[in-house]
Amino acid sequence: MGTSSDRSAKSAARGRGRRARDSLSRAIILEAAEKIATSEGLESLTFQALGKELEAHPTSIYRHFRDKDELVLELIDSLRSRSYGGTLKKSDSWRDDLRSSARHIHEHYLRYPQFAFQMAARTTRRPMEFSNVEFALDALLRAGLSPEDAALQLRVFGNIVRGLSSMEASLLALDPEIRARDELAWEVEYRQLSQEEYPHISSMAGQLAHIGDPRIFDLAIELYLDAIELRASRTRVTPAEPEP
Amino acid sequence: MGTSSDRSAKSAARGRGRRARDSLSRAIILEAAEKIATSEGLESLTFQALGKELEAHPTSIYRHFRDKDELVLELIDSLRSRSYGGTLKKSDSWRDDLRSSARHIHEHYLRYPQFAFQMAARTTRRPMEFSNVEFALDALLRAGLSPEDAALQLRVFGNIVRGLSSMEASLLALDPEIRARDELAWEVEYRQLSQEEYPHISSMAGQLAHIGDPRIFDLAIELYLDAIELRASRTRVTPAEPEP
DNA sequence: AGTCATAGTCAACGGCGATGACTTGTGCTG
DNA sequence: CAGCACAAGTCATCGCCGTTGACTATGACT
Repeated sequence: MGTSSDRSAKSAARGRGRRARDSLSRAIILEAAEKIATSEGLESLTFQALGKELEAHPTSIYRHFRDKDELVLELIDSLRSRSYGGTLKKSDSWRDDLRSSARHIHEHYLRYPQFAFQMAARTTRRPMEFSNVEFALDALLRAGLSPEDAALQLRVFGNIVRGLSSMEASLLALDPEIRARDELAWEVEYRQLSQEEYPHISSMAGQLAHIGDPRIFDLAIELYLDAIELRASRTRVTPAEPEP
Repeated sequence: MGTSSDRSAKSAARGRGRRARDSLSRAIILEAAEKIATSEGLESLTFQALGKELEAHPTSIYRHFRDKDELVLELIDSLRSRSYGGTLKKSDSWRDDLRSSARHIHEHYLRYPQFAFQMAARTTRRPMEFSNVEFALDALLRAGLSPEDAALQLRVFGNIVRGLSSMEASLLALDPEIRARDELAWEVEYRQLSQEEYPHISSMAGQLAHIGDPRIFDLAIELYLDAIELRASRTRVTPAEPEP
């Protein structure tokens, strides 16, 4: 086998020899990482894939990131700050405001389904998060809730939005083959259940919405807004009356 | 190196030679898997760990499960069926039924936070799931929804319950140190924001509930039930009128 | 021109899920 | 009751992953 030509052969296969000395940086690596993660999926974001994308040796990345976890966290943060660029503008309808706030978050989660799970649970305490909280709080107060109620409903609202979004996103992030198998189960196996044991399922099998049905999120938000309106109107007459 | 003693040496290290012929089964493997997953975490559930726990060769498991995915799905379902027992009994109040169904699921997710993520997204198509669906569907119909509405609301309800539960669970599953830091942020950093930029936050900082506040889930469910009741009462007069 | 920290490279390690060839035991059949 | 077939357990091995430590070229600064 070639001895002196080894290097040039490998270089040719990769385009050029070793990369220029300061041609890598966190920013450049993150850019390549985003490209891979959004097109091939987060599970395809490996050091090998990064190396190929960058035309660099896979382990070069360790000169810029301690480990893969650090890389992924930083990637998430960079995606978020880019996605939340434009800020929310207050309208004269608290319903519209809460709804658009919810859709904003939902949209972001669905844009990067691979990361939804991490995004939902972590507090980032950055300006973007602060202003989102302030915005929603203001809308809840305008809805007619007392400050105490609003403080609690802020969490309810946020958890519903993030929970629904991350769940929907995690469906999108599933391996397509697995997802196809699961979806088929709903459509086929559910129709074959016995009428005696599962009368409702078997009579309505054809109408059951798919778990990832896009109507679900919007509908859930409308229901929530309805409920808030109802609570607020009740509170104006008598104090809150939580269920047992 | 030993030639004829190789086997006995390895046997000694593992206790005994090869396992008796029918000493493995799906049930036995699942039992070991649950033990590992609940004590060491889901990421520690590997074939090697299973092999050590069972005192069997790691690949023996492939005789009983096609691949790891099948094993995990079955594990999730076995946990679920144990957790849900036979406890769902229909009452004369659809609200009570939906609420107890929601709390069942919520409780289950919090009991096994490691699995919450997988549980929320995956369909396991096993008997326990079927009966849950049938139960909820029945309650929604009794609430007064039309079959079409009920078919859709089944998903809304399920997604809200699972989304909220898995988000709460994923908080529990977070690295304790990270969680402590995030919680501290709400209690400290949020109080120090400027009054001009974030008037509501700074005036209500003391009352803001914690993201993991246990009241949130119950409150969200009550709001949902209120909203369903409202929809049902409207529908009885005029057909459904979804928001734009 | 010489030096030296450092960015990029490389081979190797251990752990992972998975495969296919093998061995061993059990029970069935002639 | 011999021996055969087949299923259950085992093993070597594959390819991929993240990570490490030794190396080597680079290029900025004396």
